[in-house]
Amino acid sequence: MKHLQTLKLIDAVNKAGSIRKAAEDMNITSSALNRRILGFEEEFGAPIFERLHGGVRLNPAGELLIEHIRGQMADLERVRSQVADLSGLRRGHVSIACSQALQPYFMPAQIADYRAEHPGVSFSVQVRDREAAEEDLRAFQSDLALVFEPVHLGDFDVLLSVEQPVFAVMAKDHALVEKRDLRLRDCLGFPHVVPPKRIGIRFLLDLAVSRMSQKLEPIAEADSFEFMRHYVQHERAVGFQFPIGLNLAGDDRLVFRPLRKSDVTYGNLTLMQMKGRTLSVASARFANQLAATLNDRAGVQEP
Amino acid sequence: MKHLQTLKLIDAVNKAGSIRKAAEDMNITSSALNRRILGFEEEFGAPIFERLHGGVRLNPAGELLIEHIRGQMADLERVRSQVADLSGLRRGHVSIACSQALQPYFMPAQIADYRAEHPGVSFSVQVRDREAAEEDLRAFQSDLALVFEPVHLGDFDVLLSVEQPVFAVMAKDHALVEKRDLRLRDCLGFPHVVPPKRIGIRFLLDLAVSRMSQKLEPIAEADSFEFMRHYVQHERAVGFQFPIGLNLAGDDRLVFRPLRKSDVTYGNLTLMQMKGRTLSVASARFANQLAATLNDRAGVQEP
DNA sequence: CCTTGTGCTTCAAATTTTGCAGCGCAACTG
DNA sequence: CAGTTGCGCTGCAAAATTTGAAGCACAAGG
Repeated sequence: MKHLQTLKLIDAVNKAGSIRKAAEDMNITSSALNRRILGFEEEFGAPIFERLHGGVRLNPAGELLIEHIRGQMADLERVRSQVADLSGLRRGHVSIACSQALQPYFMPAQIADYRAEHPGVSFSVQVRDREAAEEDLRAFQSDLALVFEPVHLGDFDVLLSVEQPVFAVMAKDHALVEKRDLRLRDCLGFPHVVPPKRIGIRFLLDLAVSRMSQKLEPIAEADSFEFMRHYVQHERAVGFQFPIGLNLAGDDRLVFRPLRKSDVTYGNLTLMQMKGRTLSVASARFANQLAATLNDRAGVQEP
Repeated sequence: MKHLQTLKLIDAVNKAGSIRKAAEDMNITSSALNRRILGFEEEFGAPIFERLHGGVRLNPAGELLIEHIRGQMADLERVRSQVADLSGLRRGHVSIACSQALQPYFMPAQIADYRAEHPGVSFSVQVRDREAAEEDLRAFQSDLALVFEPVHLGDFDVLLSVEQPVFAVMAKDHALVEKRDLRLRDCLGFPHVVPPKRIGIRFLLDLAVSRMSQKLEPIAEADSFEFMRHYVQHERAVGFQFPIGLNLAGDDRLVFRPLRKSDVTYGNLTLMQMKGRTLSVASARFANQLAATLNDRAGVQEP
């Protein structure tokens, strides 16, 4: 809080017992701090520190003042706390519809982060494909939607959109693991598992093969990424997933390899809300957090 | 005081109702003021103004904040006053809201007495009915309030409360002058002048007549006791006033007679301050003086 | 007598704040 | 329905303020 800076500095000087020490504590120069003290004493109308050899000490006026300062800070905290309560930052509920890929790692971590700061806020997380998520927004059944490749962008406010490459998922001992630069064509040469058409990643795959001579010939079409991840360990098959749904840090049975952007267009992970709607404080904040995290990550994840 | 500048500006915006008007009042540009407000809201963590067509208004968070601001400024003043006191300067300012009845005799005498000892202290005296006086205390616009029959006692600290009988006021040659033991019923038989409902004495009169068969049928309802005192010299009417507002020692045109306590309840002249607030040295001393004087007088004035 | 640590000062550089002008918006007004 | 008014807000350059680096005088301790 800026307007309390001088008061905080006075407090620091009081605690440190000398201006130079306090200056170090507060990461400013002693000259700057000294001048702030002098300036304050001037406008206050009386000195508040006794200068003695080896440091300073509060004089009676300073004692009176420091008490005021502490009371003031405490009272401001009280006000902020009350405001936080009444603005619904602390209490509230966030309802979000999001892709399956976000369920294992991303959403749990995000929600835990948020709740660490605001334990009074509760969450509903709905797994929805892109079309269903939009329906949820329209019906006001979810405040937010975070999905890949949304369908009807026009009806919603896009809070953020980041690109995610499509990754091939395979067993650790798969033949393709050796390839540095993985092409879609290579994958399709092996048995592959893909999601149904309503899922964003399938949309991108369909788009990709439509530009190629080859065709998608899945040995299995499955709703569940979980199914896919386990299946590729049984048969030497290939699956597909966005990195946000993968534990890139390390998986002892699976290997993930990004596909070229020129082969398969990057997916757009998009955070949306109903057009023009004003979200609750908790939802808005959570949306901000998501946006910040995704923006930070965007650069890192690009292969 | 520099570190309070932003807070003062917020207060100004609140009072003016628009940023541009407030900017003019405070002699800065609206753009500068606007950015300070925005900056403050950001570091505060929540908006404090609602923006509406034609201006701004405090939102609930802002209301909370403005109360904090006022308390803070008042408290800083107190600290400065205490500091001035311990440095032997004995300067200061006392701001008091009080009933009209105290204006002609009581307050001037009290203030003159105080200033005889402490010539460095200045005064603001606000004429306020009982409700308005309490508003002043709440807004930290007055340090003290001295009024009859306060309304919301719970919100304030009562420093003193003394009873005052209601007196009838009439011309020296009025028929009622002869009566030793004056009843309210007698007065109501004559044309009478009463104050409006927000004034304490009217409250007592209304209470009294509600227990009687007779009714209050004032020929004039007037804000000003001055008006009443002069009017009763023109028509043979009766007015009402507390003794503290009368020159009991002698008036060559008017006569004052107390009404029975059983007819009209005594009024409570009450000295109050904002609950929990620590007053400046000057205000606290002046309050002490008032309390002492009123306590001394209490016995004397009872009829 | 020198070293150490203090508060304080000087002056240019860095940072912040301000004023000006103008934009877009909503509500009046003729 | 065009025109005006008053509002909050913003980009940008100028002005004002604050800062940092260096150094001074002073007092205490070895």
